[in-house]
Amino acid sequence: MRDPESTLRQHHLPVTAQRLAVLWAVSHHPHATADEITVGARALLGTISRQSVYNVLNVLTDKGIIRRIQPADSPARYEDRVGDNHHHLVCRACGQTEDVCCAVGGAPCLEAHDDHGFKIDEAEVIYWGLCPSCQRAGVSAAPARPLPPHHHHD
Amino acid sequence: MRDPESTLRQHHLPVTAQRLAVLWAVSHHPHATADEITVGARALLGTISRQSVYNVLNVLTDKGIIRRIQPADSPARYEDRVGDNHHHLVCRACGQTEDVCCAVGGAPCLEAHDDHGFKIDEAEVIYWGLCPSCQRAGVSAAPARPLPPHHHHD
DNA sequence: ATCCCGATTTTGATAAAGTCCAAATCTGGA
DNA sequence: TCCAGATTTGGACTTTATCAAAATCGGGAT
Repeated sequence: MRDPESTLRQHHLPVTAQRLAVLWAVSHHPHATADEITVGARALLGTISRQSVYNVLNVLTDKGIIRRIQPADSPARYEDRVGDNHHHLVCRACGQTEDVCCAVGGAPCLEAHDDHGFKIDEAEVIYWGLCPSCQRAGVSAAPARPLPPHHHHD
Repeated sequence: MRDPESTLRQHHLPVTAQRLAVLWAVSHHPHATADEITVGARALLGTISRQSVYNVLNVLTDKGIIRRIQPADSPARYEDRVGDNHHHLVCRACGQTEDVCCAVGGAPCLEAHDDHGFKIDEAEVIYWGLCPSCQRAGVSAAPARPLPPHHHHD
């Protein structure tokens, strides 16, 4: 995200301090949750309501300025990197999320063998596993409900 | 699911009316939500608590007797079909879900190009699109939040 | 066939994530 | 500078699911 302000103008969105702060937080904390983004935005603004963070994230997502990912057993996460169709690698224990490049070939990347008449617009891929840190910590199996994170990635 | 009762015994689970009813409902309503399964189970039992449905679904999922899928913007759904690694096709508008066979080759089916040191145990694929019925109904874009279903598949 | 312990079910409270609504405030064009 | 419409805010509310404690049930031992 080179210039958040002109990005907003390009999309005909009024420029507000809240939008700039959320956009900054998303850029600097890839795969952060709404709560984490709120913390990041408050570090810049001093104050922003929880509802505004959701409002901004929804507008930016609708405009395609950011991308929302919603892995199972996790609140939604947001990222800056849009326009390609990369996928994600998610730790079952702590939720750490990494980008991985497209699984197979070019942009459409995957095709269903039988589309059942659906008009498919996206193939979403999530690789599930254990991150190096959770492997070392001896977490052996996927918990039914996620463990409290034992490390953070800010 | 040939014989729900012996399936339970094979997994050393006491046989209860609630478990049989939930298992039956899952078998007969593939990709149903907990609420839909509750309705199905009550059709057999007359009464079952919401908590028991969750209890049973959790036990069955933990034992690998059923599989839980958790698409974005949808409550969890459950299915009978386990042991293969098929994927899913989900309608953005109404949530209708279909099985699709594995995207690429055999069982592992997909490999991340860079595993970032993760120990990967599953590649989950969801194809997103519009089902034939929603296409006909003129739903044009993916709603931020799902529309109320305009058809059901029981 | 009956008893009993531990597992299961039930009821009700609670949690997490996010949305809805109306009032107050701000943005940006005129 | 002013104003209409968009944005932000605070609070209530919804949905999905879990937690906890009390009541009940299943099934092996007697």
